[in-house]
Amino acid sequence: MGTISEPSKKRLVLLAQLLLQQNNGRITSAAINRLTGWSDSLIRHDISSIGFKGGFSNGYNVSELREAVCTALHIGDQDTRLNCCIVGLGRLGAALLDDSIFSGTEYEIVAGFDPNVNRTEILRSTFPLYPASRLESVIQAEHIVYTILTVVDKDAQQIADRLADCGIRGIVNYTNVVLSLTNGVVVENVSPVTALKNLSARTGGSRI
Amino acid sequence: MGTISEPSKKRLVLLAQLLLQQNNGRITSAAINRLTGWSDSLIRHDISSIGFKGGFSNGYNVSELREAVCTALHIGDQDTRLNCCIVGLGRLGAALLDDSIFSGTEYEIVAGFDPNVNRTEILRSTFPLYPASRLESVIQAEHIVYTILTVVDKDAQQIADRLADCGIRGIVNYTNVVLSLTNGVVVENVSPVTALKNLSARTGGSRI
DNA sequence: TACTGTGAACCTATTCACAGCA
DNA sequence: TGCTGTGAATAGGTTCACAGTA
Repeated sequence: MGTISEPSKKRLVLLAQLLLQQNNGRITSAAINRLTGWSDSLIRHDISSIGFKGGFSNGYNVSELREAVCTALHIGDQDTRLNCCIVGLGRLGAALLDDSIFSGTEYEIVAGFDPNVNRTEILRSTFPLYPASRLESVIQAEHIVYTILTVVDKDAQQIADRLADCGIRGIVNYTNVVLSLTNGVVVENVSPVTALKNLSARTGGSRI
Repeated sequence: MGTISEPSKKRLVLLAQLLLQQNNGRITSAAINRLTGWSDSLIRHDISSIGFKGGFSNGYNVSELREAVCTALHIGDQDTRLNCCIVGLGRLGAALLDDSIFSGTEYEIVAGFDPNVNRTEILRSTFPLYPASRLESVIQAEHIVYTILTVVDKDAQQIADRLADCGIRGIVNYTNVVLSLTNGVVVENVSPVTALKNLSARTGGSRI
């Protein structure tokens, strides 16, 4: 089996989702290659790296493989609840309050925060909203592990510092700010502008 | 100089942003290391890979370096306009209509689309909204290069196929669907759920 | 002195090639 | 036969080490 490389982890997260989209009962590495562009040998290597050996000459059983991928990556386990919060309830943050986005996943938004008390009073959601001053106490009380960060750029680093201090494990960063983090907090940068810049860098600018 | 590796590109995109956040006039690779966690030698290597040689024994001139990084990656050039569109005007897509998100960047949202004609009629924005049937004609007429995809999951692949067919260069994918793409279209996957799963995979699940 | 710039060394990730198996 | 599983080979990325420089 061995260890799972970082690039493998990202591919396997997508593979788990891809398998969920499959209606066929079996799938081969060549078929996954056609759907993703990853080479067939790389796919087999990734699957081998999680110790799964259920493949036959007609490929893998889709749901069996998905199960194995999820177990190896610690994702998609319905019996696990991972409490999350949203910090920043502007237009983007408010859009994510729609918790149908997270339904069917192990992630549960259990709190929202905003430095602006008005917003936490006006907005409606299925979970409680708090002023940012209560960040530390609520995160500890609710055992929140991940934060979706949608504050305005100027507040981002300061909030991130407070999140790191109170033991958050990871941040999904929708701001443009490059966050400096301590305590092993991991970040996924998913701001629309950063994503567009990554596209530009990868495609060589796409000038017309 | 040589070629810029893919991981380097991602770091350099963030570095450009980080330099923008800096108020000091000069910065060393050791200081960047403290802010990002990337090793100082890796940072120097990245900078060397774009052919920049402006470093001295007190580090780099921040704005000079930023300029060089942007030029090498084809990002942040104010004289270039890269036309983009948003497809899917649900809660999340509508939140991105706020084009202050993109102000100060070279990306300009010039059109919004939704399969649901109602939404394109009700919503207000500074740029025109169209029914999805006009996707191909508007993308060609407006020279749109990138798409921000915020449709519901079930429509995502079908829309992506149409985008690839009409020559879009890249997609910022806010859906959970793993898109299959042709014509060299590149994708950045930034769905909140995928981002959270990446956090889980990297942190080993963060169970409490 | 305190840094950068850069080849060489090392380590990681991907592809190759083929034995093994239903 | 048509696939997987996997060690070996190759390619790619990161770190090391140190010469060069203001």
